[in-house]
Formats: sequence, structure tokens, C-alpha cells
Amino acid sequence: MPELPEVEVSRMGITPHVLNQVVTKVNIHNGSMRWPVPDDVYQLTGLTVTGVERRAKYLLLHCALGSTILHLGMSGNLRVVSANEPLKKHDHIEFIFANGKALRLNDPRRFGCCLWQAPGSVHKLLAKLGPEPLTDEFFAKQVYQQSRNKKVPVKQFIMNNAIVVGVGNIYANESLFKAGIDPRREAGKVSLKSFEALIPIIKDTLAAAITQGGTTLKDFAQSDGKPGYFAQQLLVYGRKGQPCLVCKSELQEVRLGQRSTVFCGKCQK
DNA sequence: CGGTCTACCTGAAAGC
DNA sequence: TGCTTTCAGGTAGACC
Repeated sequence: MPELPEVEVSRMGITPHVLNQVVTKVNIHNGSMRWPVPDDVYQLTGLTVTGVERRAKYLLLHCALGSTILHLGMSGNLRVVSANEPLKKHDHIEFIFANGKALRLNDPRRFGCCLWQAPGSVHKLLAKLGPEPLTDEFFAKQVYQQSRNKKVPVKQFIMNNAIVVGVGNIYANESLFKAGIDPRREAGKVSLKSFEALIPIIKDTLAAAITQGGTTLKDFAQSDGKPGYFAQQLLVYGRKGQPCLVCKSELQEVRLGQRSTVFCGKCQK
């Protein structure tokens, strides 16, 4: 499940192969993604990719006539392969470049998307996003102020894209454990001090995963052309019923907002 | 408006 | 063994 670090590592991985390259062909093998893939995407044909950007978990391929927006959803990945390589099952969208390479979006569950953004405009999906977690725009005092009087559990609060982007279920679980905060606690009742602990932990956790992914990336176009998921050292996620690595008590699981939430009842208050 | 719930989708895992 | 059911999860949009 690509979280922000995987998307960032994908960005780093594809950039050397697509930046300043001319797109010779766009193939939409299955345009039935989360939203129908618009024909606008064909406008890339014949144009040069002038930038590869990440915003939240979206990737943008910029060119003179607009930007292609890609999202990997739950199960998506990008590969750079030789254009004559046979398609794999679930290779839905393909950009072929003058250098003989193909960028392919593979997504079994099709929760991802491929959309188009006109130049000078911001797509509706990107317009209401909160700050990037790794920038100074995301800081404890602001989060604290936004959380006042909010009854939603703090875990759901930090997973809200309007507060901060790119914190998915795994990182929310892990960060709250490291910060010693009970994920069920009302956001409005979390102290400034707790947010001052949590926010740097979120940043460090994401940054460490990106570093780790970048380190193991080597060359995106070699081997199978996609980054492996980084074997994260997960402290709580997926460890329901197992002992807390700090205090040995049994980790509990509850569902918050239909999402699996694992925590230590003793370490997290 | 705030909060909650649902839909979208396939494959792996669990249940029978 | 093989069929059926459940679960996983990002996020917009419907709903109350």
C-alpha cells in the first residue's frame, strides 16, 4: 500500500528516466480507474516532460499543455521498462518515451487514478489539501489550534488531508505509538505538548522511510523496474495480540473510521 | 458545517 | 481440496 514515502521514492525513481524526455505515445489500456481516465491525457503525446512533482500522494508529470496527475491508490505501482517489454496484467496506463522506455501504471484494484490538470489551474482534488508533512507548514502549534473542540479521534484527525497530507493508516498507528498518544483520544483533548511530540515523530518516520527507500532504490529501471516496498520496522501495525515492544503488554486493536487501529493500552494515554 | 458512512476494486487470507 | 466469505485500505462524495 503506497504511502507518502513510496510515492516520493517512485518520484525519485522515475525522474531520471522521464524528465526532459519526449512522450511518443500514450496508451490507455484500461481507462476504468477510480475515475474514467480523460482523453486529455493524450495531449502529452509529442511533448516533453518538463517536471515530475509530488503533492500529497499524487504525482504530476508536467508538460507545456498541462499536467498528468497520477495516484497509486492502494495497490498501484509505477515501473520504467523497455517499451517492447510485454505488458503485465493490470498495466492500465502507459507512457512511451523517445528513449525507448515506457512508464507503466499497474494497479490491480484500480483505486488509483490518472487525471489531467490544465496549465495555470489546480485540480479540484489538489485544491483543498493541507500542508506537506515534511515542510515547515506542518507544525505543532497550528495542528493544536486546528484540533480544538474537535471530537474526532486524534488518529482520524491526523489522517485528515486538510490537516496534513500523506499520513496513512500505517504511519498514523506507528506515530501515535511512538508519541505515547492513545489513538482514540479526542483530538480536541490532546495537549500542545503531545502534538509537539507527535509532529516531529511523524516527520522523522516519513523522512526515514524515504531515506531508506532512496537508499535501496539504486536504478529504478533495472531489475523489475519498480521500487521494493521498504521493509518497515513496524512497532504496532499488524501486531495485534502480540506484546508491546516497550512494556510487553498485549497490543489491542479497535476500529476507528473503519480502519484497523493497533495500540498499546499501557504506553499510549 | 461537522461528523459518519459508503463506494470503489481485486487478491490474499481466513472460514467452512 | 475447493468453494465462499472476509478483509485490506485512500479518499471523494453522499448522507444525516
